[in-house]
Amino acid sequence: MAVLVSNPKNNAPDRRRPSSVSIRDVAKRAGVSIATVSRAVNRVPTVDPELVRRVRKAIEEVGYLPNTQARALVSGRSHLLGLIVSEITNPFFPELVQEFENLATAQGYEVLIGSTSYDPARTESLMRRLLQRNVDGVAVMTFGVEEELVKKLVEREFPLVFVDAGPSLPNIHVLKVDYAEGIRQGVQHLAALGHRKIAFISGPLEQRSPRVRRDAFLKAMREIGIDVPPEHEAEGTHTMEGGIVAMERLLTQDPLPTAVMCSNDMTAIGALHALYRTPLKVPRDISVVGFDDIHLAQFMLPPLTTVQMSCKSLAAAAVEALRAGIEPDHPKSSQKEWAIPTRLVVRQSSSFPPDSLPAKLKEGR
Amino acid sequence: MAVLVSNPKNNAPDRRRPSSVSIRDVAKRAGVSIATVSRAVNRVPTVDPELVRRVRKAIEEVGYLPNTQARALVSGRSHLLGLIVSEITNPFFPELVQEFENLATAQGYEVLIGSTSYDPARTESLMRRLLQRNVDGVAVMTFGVEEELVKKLVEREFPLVFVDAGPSLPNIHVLKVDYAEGIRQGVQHLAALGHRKIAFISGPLEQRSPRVRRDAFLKAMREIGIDVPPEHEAEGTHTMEGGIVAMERLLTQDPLPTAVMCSNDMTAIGALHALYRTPLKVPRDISVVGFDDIHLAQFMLPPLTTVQMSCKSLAAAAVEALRAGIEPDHPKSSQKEWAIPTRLVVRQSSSFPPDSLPAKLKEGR
DNA sequence: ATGAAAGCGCTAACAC
DNA sequence: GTGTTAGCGCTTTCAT
Repeated sequence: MAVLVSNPKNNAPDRRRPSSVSIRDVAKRAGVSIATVSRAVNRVPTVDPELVRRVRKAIEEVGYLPNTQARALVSGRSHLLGLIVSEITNPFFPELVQEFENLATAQGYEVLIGSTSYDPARTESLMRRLLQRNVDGVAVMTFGVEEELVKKLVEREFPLVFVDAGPSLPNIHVLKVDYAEGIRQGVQHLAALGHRKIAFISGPLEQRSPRVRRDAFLKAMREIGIDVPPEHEAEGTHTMEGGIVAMERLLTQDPLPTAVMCSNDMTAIGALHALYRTPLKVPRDISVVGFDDIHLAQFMLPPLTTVQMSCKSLAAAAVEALRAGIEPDHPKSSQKEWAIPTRLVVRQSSSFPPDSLPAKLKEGR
Repeated sequence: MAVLVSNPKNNAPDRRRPSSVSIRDVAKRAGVSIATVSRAVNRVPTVDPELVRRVRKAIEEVGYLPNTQARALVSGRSHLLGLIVSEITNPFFPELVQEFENLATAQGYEVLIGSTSYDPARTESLMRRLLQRNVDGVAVMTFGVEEELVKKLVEREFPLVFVDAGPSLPNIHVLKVDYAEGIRQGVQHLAALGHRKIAFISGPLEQRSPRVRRDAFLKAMREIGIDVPPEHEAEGTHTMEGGIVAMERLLTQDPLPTAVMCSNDMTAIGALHALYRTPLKVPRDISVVGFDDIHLAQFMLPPLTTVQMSCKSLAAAAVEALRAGIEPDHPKSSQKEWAIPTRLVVRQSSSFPPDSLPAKLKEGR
């Protein structure tokens, strides 16, 4: 069983990997043409079943694996999907990546992943590399993609999906997260418990998505007739560290808020940590609400009340949107906007404000 | 500026993406042959600088991006690296992925990622797909790869890296994590504080790596003359949930351990959670030590004492090992084993055992 | 139903 | 120093 055949031409070391068996080896072995092998592999129905059998056997014997690159080269489709996230170490993203990958591979795609660390230059180069790899489409779950490049791609009808509308170009697939509804539910939950002094820890406000969340919060507060004083708005970084710092800042305010909504769960977790170091108890003295509902949220102490943004929906919509743009006869090829639902998940980090009537009643029992 | 050229042959819709500009377009525009363009792009030194300039200009004008697939097809190298992890939602892995990706892209490689969820069938199919994609090498950071396949690949000299030695085959690159040293340091740290009743929460013992860690623990205990009673060994799952359950089981034992070492940080975090729900205080009544030193560890309450396994070293060694196997004149192409150091990071989840002499002295002051 | 041959975009001999 | 050409492994006409 000669696995390696030495280079016939000269004795210089062959730099290439011992080229794995090709379609020709199978054809030879099965005593058919390479075209027949190709057809058999691709299940073209008109092939003689007997030949199919022989081909299958030969494939088995020589251990043939079709070369995707060659396939892609001729078919023009790579069955590769690009997935750009901002920061894979932010626990929200692995969950998203996992879902995305599951769905994509189930559809016969492979996923080329890249994280940008919020760096536009990296994002840019990443995009270029993905294009050179001939990805069939890209899901952009971050920001800072140069508008020019996007415009060109859109013109070429290159399938692209953004979250929360990146560049406001027509003809782009957009995953519209329903921040308004989720955050409104959070605010109303707190208000219903009796909170009026509700603070907000935002994400980095130079980014679009954190701004949208902040605005949704302010709007929800206005709806119930509460003005948020500026000292009850703190800017975080969407990390635990940022949450700690922002919470500490809020703790120096007078009056103290009785509840804090956070722009994402990592921030909320940071806030919980900051509070643990004070005499204040959550939720007795102060309530904390997060956003995202990452896996970790339910394991916090106390388990975090948070607004769930469905990872599954996000990933599913992203994959579907890309397929709609890639596959010519996909049913939803004209749909451009995809709604991502959000909903409040009440756990134990939120309760009545201190000294509130219901709380006293409760204690009185 | 005609971006789209309609199909000349018939009026059926062209299924292929409007083929992005190719090397021929550049050649035409620059008035040179495609070979010259290729040479210019690949910085072959013998090209007339003037022509290089013209080619560059043409590339700019037509927006040319070399097609990696075609390149890979002819050069036999895809500049793709496969990275197989078991569970991307386990916080240890994103950190690893991030590092790996950074290093790989810095070297001109792209990363094709896959997570197996510990499912051998998935691992198998993932491996196949990676091979079909012609990845130049694969780093396997999980287990359950069919030995047969691995054997075949090794015979073909396909670059493969395993952690902790997967199949015990010769001629495989292995990342040897120094569990013994790290865990010994952990045990000695606890013993030095006065602990004798040290329990261990392992990972799922049907997997290799958890077994190795458990054995390292038992060995370290034996070294200091302590026998670990079976009721002080609990099997976890390397998840928070598993840590909680295992810790609860340990809490029913008599005598209670005064310290618990955990097979990974997620387990330790679970253990902390279980303890928070009891009157026992960490580290006053019981010490907890983790393993991995994930980012989260330092943010626990109290911050987790843990054995650091350097993510950076792991990723760096993996990339280097693969490159050694891929690139013909890589300096370390003969090195087969790569040592991954570990070291104890003492934080605040470990202290004297309750009622120990030093603790009493301390209180007495 | 099957095979021969063209060609996907590129690199690397080989000529000039 | 530059152009011509033969493939890389595959799919897909086009004959047969």
